[in-house]
Amino acid sequence: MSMLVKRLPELSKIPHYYGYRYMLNPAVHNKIFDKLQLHKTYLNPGRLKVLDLYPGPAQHSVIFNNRLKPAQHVLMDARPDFVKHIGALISDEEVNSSTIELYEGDPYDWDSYTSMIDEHKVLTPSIKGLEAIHDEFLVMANLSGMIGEGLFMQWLACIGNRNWIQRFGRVKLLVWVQESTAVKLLAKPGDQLRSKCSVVTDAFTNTKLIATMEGRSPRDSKFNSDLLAKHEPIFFSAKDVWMPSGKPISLIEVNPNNHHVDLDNFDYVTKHLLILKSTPLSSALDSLGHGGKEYFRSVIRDEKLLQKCPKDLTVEEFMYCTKLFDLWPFKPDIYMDFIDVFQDND
Amino acid sequence: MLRYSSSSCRFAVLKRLNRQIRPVSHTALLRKPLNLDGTRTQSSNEDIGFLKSSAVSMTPGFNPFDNSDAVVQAGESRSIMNLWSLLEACLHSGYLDRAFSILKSLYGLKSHRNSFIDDYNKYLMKFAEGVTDLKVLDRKVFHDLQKNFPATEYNDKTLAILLHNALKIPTTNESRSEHCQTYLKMAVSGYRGIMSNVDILTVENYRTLVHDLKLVELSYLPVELRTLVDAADHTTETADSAPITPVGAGNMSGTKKEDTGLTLDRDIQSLKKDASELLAVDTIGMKVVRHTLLGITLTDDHRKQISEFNFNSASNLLNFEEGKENIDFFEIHRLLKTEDERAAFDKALDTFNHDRQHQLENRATDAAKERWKHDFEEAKARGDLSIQKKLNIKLWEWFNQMLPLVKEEVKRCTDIANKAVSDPSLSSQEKKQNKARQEYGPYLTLVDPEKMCVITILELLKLNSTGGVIEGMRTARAVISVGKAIEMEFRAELLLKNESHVFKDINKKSHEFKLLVQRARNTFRSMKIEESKILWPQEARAKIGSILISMLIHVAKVKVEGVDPVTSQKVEGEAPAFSHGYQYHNGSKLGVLKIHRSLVHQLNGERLVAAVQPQLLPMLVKPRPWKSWNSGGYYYTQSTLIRSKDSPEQVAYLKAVSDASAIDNVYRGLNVLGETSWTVNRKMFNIMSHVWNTGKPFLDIPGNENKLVLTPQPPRDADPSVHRQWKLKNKELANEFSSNRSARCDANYKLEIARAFLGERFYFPHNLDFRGRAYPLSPHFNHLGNDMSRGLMMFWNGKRLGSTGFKWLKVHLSNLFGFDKAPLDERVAFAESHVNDIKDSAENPLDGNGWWKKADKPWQALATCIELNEALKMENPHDFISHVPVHQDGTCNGLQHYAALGGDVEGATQVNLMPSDRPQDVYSHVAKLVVARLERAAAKGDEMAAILKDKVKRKVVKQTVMTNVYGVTYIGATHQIDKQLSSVFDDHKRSYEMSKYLTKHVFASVRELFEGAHLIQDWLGECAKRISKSIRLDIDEKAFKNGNKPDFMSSVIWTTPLGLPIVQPYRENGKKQVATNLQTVFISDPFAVNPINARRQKAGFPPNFIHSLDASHMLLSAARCGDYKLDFAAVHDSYWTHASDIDTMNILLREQFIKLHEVDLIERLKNEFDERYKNYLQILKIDKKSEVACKIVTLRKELSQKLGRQFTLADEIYMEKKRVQLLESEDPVEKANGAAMVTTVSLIGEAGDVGSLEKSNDASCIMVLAPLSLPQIPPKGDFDVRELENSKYFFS
DNA sequence: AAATTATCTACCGACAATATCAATATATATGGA
DNA sequence: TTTATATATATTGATATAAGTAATAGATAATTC
Repeated sequence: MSMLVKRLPELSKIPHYYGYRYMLNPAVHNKIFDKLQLHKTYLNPGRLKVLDLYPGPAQHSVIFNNRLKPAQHVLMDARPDFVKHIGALISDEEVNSSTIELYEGDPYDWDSYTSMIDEHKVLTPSIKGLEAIHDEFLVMANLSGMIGEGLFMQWLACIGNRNWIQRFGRVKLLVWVQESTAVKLLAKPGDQLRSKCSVVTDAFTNTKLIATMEGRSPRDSKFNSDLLAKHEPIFFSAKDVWMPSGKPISLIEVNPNNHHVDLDNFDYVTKHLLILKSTPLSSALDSLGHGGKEYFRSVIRDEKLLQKCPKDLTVEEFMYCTKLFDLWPFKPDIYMDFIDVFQDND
Repeated sequence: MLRYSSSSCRFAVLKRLNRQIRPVSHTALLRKPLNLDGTRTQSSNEDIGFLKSSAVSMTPGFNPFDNSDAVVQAGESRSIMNLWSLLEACLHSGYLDRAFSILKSLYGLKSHRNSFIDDYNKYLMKFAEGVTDLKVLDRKVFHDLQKNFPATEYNDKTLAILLHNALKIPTTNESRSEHCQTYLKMAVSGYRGIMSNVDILTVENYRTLVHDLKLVELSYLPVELRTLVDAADHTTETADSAPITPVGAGNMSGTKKEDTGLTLDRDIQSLKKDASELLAVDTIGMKVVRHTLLGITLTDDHRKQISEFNFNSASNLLNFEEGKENIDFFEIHRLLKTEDERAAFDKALDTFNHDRQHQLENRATDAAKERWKHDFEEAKARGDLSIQKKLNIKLWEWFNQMLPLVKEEVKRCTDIANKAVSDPSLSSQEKKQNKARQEYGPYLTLVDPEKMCVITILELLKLNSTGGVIEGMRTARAVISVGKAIEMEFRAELLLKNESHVFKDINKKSHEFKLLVQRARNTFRSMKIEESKILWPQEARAKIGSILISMLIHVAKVKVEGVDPVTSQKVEGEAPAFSHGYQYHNGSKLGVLKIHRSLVHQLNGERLVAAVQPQLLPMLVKPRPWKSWNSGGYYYTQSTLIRSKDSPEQVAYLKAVSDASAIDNVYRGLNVLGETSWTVNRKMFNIMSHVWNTGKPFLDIPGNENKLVLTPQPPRDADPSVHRQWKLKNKELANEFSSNRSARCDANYKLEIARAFLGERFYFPHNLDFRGRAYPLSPHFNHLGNDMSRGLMMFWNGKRLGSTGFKWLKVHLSNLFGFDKAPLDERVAFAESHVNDIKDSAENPLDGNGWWKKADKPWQALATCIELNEALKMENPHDFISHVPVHQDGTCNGLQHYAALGGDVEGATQVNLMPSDRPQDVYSHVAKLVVARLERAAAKGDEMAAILKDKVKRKVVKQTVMTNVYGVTYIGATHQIDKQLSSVFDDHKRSYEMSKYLTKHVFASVRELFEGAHLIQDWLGECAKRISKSIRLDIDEKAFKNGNKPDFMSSVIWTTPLGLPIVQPYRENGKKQVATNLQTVFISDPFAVNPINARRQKAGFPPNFIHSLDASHMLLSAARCGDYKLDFAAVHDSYWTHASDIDTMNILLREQFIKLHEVDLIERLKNEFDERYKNYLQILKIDKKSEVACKIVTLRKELSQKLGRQFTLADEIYMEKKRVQLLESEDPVEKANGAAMVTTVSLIGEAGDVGSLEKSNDASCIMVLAPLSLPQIPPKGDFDVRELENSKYFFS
């Protein structure tokens, strides 16, 4: 493992790559691994398959591989410099793992997964039911780059839809994201940053903050203090992170749950209500469609609920609104809810 | 502009500009032998506007923002406008106290002091209305001017106001006379000065002063009024008609004779009013417009006039076909036999149309309301109040429900404005609301609530499905549109009021006198309307717009159907017709106002193309001639000469040169364009309307698609890429649907407007874009429109073809077919070879073999076929009276100007500046050059070249060559070429590779061909870049807020040959959020002065400069054609006139092009820049180790020590400013001090050749300030522009 | 002071993000002299 | 009555929003460490 550190100066030659940052302290990785208690989920490592997306320097891959001893561990990356680096890394005898392999493909591209899984059958996860977290498949990813947030949001939608790799079951995700993204995702009702994605996260997953970067002055984290108390994340230093410059990052653990959500209506209702996140429902509901205010006022008996603001609502309350919305005879066409971009041809 | 010395005068500037800088080279001497003889020199020295105008805009005293202190002005010009509009609003709403306090604020703005008296006068006028005692008024004025505003002096208008009130307020005759005498004695510039205020004094006032009190001689009155005042006196005394010469005889003297022929009495056949004729052909859409347009013909007064004419002159020709359409004036006119008859007819039509125009611009909203009411009452009478109500009935109901709300709100606003003290018992929310009311209240109380309701409803319907919203509109657009419409209405009423004022208290005695007044009104309309320069702030517009809209949302309901998801039963209910919400686009929120689907369907079904802006239709009378920067065009709808994109800077320049009457040539040209009379080509209209009614797609008319059907959603667990495809597909469908819808809508507008103008004579008022190109003011239907619009219209006047006209008509047809690259006789031959096709097309346009549809411009081709066919049917085709405009287009006009500027001989040849037997086709030529290059490269073994060399056709390079003039970038051109090549290569990647490669060669070829032109293009770009990165000495400190680099504020400004000052408006957009009732909207404040957008300044300047030249050429040609009484129209670089006049026009336009380019425009531009931007600074990077650099570093250190802090760039600039001020001082001591001063800039100046020190890449640089210097003008080629006099194909 | 990241990509006519909250600026009130 | 401080309110600024980067890639300006 020491050679990994040796490799660092070499890595610094790789040009900045759209904001990606990687934790490169083995000790921290080990601490993280301990905290995750993965063996409780993956009782039979011999059947475990791991998909490692945007592994970059792949230090964590090696560590996790050594400790988890999965049956198969596929690293997917397409960035030439990292591909080269990983190629060298896995052939290095010091790494000493026969289970790590590289699949050259862009994790951003949906086709990369279909071709890897369905076409080339490089990785073939088993299909599991929805009653528990998938116990033979783990996905790790580093989405700390600037496209990362967008991609994660799409993955979240995939959890809802149960497509992409979530079609194999409730597959656990370990994802490095920018701190700001983690803050958004983990915002609770009443938080300033409570937004659609945090509602969705609540609805579809059980997500935990595993590790996060220390602020310049200790404990000035953007995270809510209750949240920190609850999740007790590992704090690490910015010095352990490469690239040295960039935005702070956090590691989250995403455990998809067995949800039963009316997806499209839920999406529409949350999206629209959270635009007026500090406006009482009694007014905010009017923005759902023609006559929204009148309808919802007639069906919501709970005056206290009507006085609440969208940002204070729990997932259950959003679900309740969704249900009412669905029952609304004059509800608007939710599939026409987009702007037709102005573009002239020729 | 800095005001360094008070003594500098325009003269000096003028001299500087006029000096010959570029030495006349030997070649130039050879090229222009005529320069040596007097005649030529004279012609090139003749100023067509530039010299005078540029001198005005560069006089040191002139500042685009009307004051000397640039730091204050940016803030003040904005607050002045806000205060003005608020003052105006308060005055009209009668909030005098508040108005007075605004007045005080205005007085507080020093920069505004000079024109403050005008504001005071406005206030005084209103104040006086409520005064019943002259003494009170006197005291008030005295007190105000002495105590409240001591720095202000009254002017003649103040006196006119006092005079007017002295005559109005009841008092004894002695006292009245005494007062009047006092005021008259106080005159600032004589009695005439006072008397010229026709917006204050009324005809009756004048009459009293002249005839009763005998204080003023008739000759002191404005000339237009004398007859009328005299007549007023006669009629009051005798009540009998004395023979009266018409007022405004100046422009009507030629037709006086007919006047007497048309005596105004007797035998007035009162024609039956028949409303149904208007509806007969009506598809319910456009009723509002149609009613507005056609309804006015119904008044008996109008019919009377027509019938009088009919009765006296041509009774057998006038034929009202009952129950059909409006009177076909065109047909009547066409069939008239003599010129005299025509003139008489024209005159009658003119009088009639003046009235209609007046109605058109003023009564639009009323007309709409009447329509709704009518439909409602009709339905009620029938007992038909079914659930699916007709649209108009709904609208009428909404209107009626909305009205009380609006009235209530207006009342609240008035209460608050009057009370001023807020009740402490109110809740905080109410307090907030009242506060808001204080802000928008004054604006909301200006226009009749009824009108506001109608406007709101119409605007919202009009905006249906705009802005990319599927069933609705963007809120921001909606609130501003409503606000703007209210403002427009207010302004129209204001203009109307002003106009009527002078005639206000006349006792209308006789018919003759009424007519006289009528005539006087008409002359007055074009004479003396003082346009307001006040604009409401966007914020105010948005606010009142949102208030009104939210009230409409509140009341407007529609019946809706839905399905209960539980019971699956059909449910009926009522829902708001409009709903406010949001949609996301790329993560940004967008406020939308949705229209309920049932209403959208109804709108589609009824094909209501709600209210075309009735104020902005083509005009029935000649537009008001342009006289100043904001006076011209429509009569009651304010329009400005230039559509400045919210750029107060250009307006300021424009005002200055306009006031100095330096741009009269621009006005002349524009007025010629406006005077061209048009009519709808009825045959074409009938064909198109037939096609339209089938609802099927035809040529560029899209078919009628009912509703948007989206594809069904894929299964939940389908791959994300499938979901993505689905979304994409839906967006595409929606896009297609809405672009189809808007295209159909657009065509509908065109047809409906054309229908309304069938048989009418109409005109297009024009104004200019910021570069001086002319555009018709009326949207939708104008000659700049697509082929369809163009095919729909033709000249009102017909002219006999003659032999050349016949020839040109054939050429025109050939051109429309795209067969325009052959010599003229071949084009004639082309037309002649298709005689049978022409006949078939003309006679069976839809059922025949449709030859015309194959044309490039099928509709116009068809119109031409019809004319040609008619002509051919005649015994002598030359006798045919032709109406179709024939076009002469410049071949690549931009390149023509470039070639003339750059003097490229080869380039000039290729764009037909050189005489030639055949027209040259520059695109083919470039293609040839490219192929040659490729062949050479292929010979050297370049594979790509070998593959490409036989694939390069004219079409491949055309777009790129064309857009090259507009500064297309390498990457942009690659895309264009890729579009062409993508059909050749199946692999995208490969085709892109090839395109990249080919683009390089195309660029190189174009550059080779137009070398001089490109050097100029580069030079222009470089100048623009440096200017937009230059620093004014009096730069705002705030510009330094982000670091040591200031925000750059100077835009590129130049003066066109005609004297029009152009200011490139490209600045960073300074939009801000503004809170309204519904949501906040994100809008730009037009008075904010934002930093320059250097990139756009640079990229835009070369094309803009060229466009300003072609605009000048067009306006000059227009004016010339006007001199020759040609009907002239133009689409930038395509000039139109009658077939028979083409030869004349061709001579004139060549003459004007030569005249334009005889002066070395580039050199003159450089002089202008040098002058305008002298003392501006630029930031340079120079070698650290150079001598100057060392000196500067030392100086900086010194100064830094003295100051005890970092010596900043701002300090350096300030210091240099001081130095320049001292240097330009009158005082010799100061001057010497200035000369002795050493600044970082002066050090650079001493160093001389700065260019050699410039270093950009190296680390061993320091940043220094240097005087702005522009690059040297590139050398010019040998082409002599006068060659084109004989170039047949220059325009063809 | 170098390197990463964002923007724009042919001109004009032309047509537009918004809600919320923290932080600052300004106005008003209060208090003390 | 006048000036200084505290509080209230207005204005300004920052940030999040949604969720394929439209099919394409290079130059240049802006920003950041």
